[in-house]
Amino acid sequence: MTSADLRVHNQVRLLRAVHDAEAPLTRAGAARLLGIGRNTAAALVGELERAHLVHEVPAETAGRGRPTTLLLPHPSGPLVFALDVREDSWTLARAELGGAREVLESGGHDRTPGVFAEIGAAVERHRTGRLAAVGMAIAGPIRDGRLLHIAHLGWDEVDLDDHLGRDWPRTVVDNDARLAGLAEARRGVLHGAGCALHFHIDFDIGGTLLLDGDAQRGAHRIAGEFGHMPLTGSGLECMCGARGCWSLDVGSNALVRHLGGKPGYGTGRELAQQILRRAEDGDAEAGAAIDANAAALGRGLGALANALDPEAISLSGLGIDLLRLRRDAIEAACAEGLMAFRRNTPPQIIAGTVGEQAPLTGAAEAGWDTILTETWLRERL
Amino acid sequence: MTSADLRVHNQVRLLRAVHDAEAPLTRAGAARLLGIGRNTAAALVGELERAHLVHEVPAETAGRGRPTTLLLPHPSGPLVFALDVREDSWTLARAELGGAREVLESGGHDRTPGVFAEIGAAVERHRTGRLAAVGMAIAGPIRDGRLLHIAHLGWDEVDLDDHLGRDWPRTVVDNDARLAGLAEARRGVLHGAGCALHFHIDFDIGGTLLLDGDAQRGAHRIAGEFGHMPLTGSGLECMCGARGCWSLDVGSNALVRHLGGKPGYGTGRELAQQILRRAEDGDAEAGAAIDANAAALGRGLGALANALDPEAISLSGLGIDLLRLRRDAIEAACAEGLMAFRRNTPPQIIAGTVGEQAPLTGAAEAGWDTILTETWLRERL
DNA sequence: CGCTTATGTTCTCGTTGAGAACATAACAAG
DNA sequence: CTTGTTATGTTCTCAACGAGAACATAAGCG
Repeated sequence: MTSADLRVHNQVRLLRAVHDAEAPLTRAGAARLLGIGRNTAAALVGELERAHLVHEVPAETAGRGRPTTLLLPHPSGPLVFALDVREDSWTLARAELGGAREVLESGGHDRTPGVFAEIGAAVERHRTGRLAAVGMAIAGPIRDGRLLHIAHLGWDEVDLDDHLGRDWPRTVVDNDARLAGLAEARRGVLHGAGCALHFHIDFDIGGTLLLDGDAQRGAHRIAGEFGHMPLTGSGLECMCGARGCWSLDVGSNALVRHLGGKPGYGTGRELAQQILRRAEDGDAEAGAAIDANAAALGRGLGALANALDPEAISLSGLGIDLLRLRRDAIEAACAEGLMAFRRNTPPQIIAGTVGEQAPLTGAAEAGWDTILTETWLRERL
Repeated sequence: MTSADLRVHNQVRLLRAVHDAEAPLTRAGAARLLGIGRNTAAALVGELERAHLVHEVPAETAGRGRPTTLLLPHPSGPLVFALDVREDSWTLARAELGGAREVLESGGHDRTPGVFAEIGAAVERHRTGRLAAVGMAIAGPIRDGRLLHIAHLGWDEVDLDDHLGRDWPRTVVDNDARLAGLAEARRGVLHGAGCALHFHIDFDIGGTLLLDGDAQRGAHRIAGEFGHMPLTGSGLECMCGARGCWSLDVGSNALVRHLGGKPGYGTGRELAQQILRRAEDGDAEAGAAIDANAAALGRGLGALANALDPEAISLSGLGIDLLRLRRDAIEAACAEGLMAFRRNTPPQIIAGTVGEQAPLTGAAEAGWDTILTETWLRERL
């Protein structure tokens, strides 16, 4: 590490602070935050302004003292595109430094990988010189960020390199549940947590381990298939090829199955919503299905807490409904699955706050993560 | 980050390189390794030598070129004490920079926390001014590095602060299985792995997730109780208070139980060894017990691989025997538990190479980790 | 014995962030 | 309206850092 690296290092820290700040940072505030002098901050910011990365505007004066400036994303600075590709639809948004986001376009698709050509055309329509990176969330495991394995779409080992044209911008592709967790860690309820878990419950369960605000990816970037651990003692065979998976007992497929329906992917989601509504209206049969789901959910969470010791566990998707309707049952089942000595300090189980667009938010963050690095900044300056 | 920090930063990198090197590093080699100039290396090393952290001795000349020096631990430099505290015995060793280790003393104990006074006396006997930190491995979960919960010793919530005298040196306490994993990651078969798992199989299973060579501890430093996840569908109640734990089907207790014995802690270990020998001698009943253990082990590993996507999984303790006797069964069960699309690239399952003293080795590493930091070095210089 | 090779040593240089002194723009109090 | 207070911006000096070049040195090789 040389002394030239030092400058870049501090500039990345500064950019990261600007990006992560909840409210726009002032230059003086940033200096305090990073523990650097006002003079140094001026120099660093000046260089970043000249590189069109941040833009200084006079700040509203607040109390005494000489007015300072606000550090805002530069109007002609880099942009990140965020994509959320689901089973039958996709959404394209642009995200500025700092997280401000605007949806650009969205569409449906025919459940073939042909959708990527469509998406590529959309990206191309909105592409400008400002585009620096693309983050893409996809509902399924993606090995090495390239090979899609989405059983229920019949995508066996779809190679993204075959479908993303040669002139695609720099792109990082990741699993949607993982990115939803990343979103909670960066801009949601897991903010500041050193060790946390997030689970997105839809047809089945996907999730991620979050350490110091970063989503763990594993060796082949396919970590997070917590739903495919046999945590609930079910003997059923799972679509994934294994047996007894947790997802067989939690999620909309499990709800449908519990009511004697035939679980599928796509149709199951609306059915599950119906079951939820029936349960809220007091239907006993639907209520029992929800009960079973909640118990299985809690059971699995307890087991995972034993292994990974998170300080908090956040849920999204159907998990939020389950938490609203059956928090006590979930917590009780979780406590039962915890080792006895841990039961007096169980992990908090909390509803995610980022909302429906969590994968999109996470995709944007993942995109920015590829940019807010020393190597990127070094060539940009 | 200031420019003075830069010097310390590079010096820590240098020390770390010296500590981690398999064979003693030469000064020129270290410069190449860190990507710094020979002049800079000379300055850094000179300062470290003056601080009695490394010692330069002329290196054997190897081929052409001006002879260089070897970077060795300084004869009056800091030392780390490593402790391994088991159910009925303890071992104290001293470890030098670079990993060289010498056992100083060991003893039995009466299964009460009184052992810590004994150990403290031993530490005091060997303590010199060179002692910089102590790493301690304990066979059980330790919340916040302080509160011991070891059910089978009847230690419910033993507070180490009550048993480690006021004048104890700076100490880091950690779980033995986790430290065994750390040892494999630093000086064993997991060296260089970005994402790996290690499991120590004894009475039950403990383990750790290793990311970039560091053992993950969780929010309360009690992560790693993988053995207390219900991965095998057992309905039995576990001593830990939960139900269906993996450890009920894997480990020496499980072996004993499979043969109709009454599992206990302590006695079970020898019984398990007997069973192993009988199985090796062709005893069918013992063989079946081993079969069951192997199948349950593999089943759990597959599930965990789905969730955490390790590039390798190493085993120690009884795991090494199981791997020797039933590798195929373990791998087959693991594959069955893997999601189908992952079966063509399963995680490697490998025997640990650090051996019996892995917890001690890991304890030493953990001790050194508290020292090889910028803050420690800053005040040392 | 001279050539090659790898390393140690010395010196200069550009860059970095710290720190102090001063300038400036708001507010507050009389 | 003036003066003092406060927080920040700006400028300049300075010590320290690592890079790089030039040179010195100690080995092996032919």
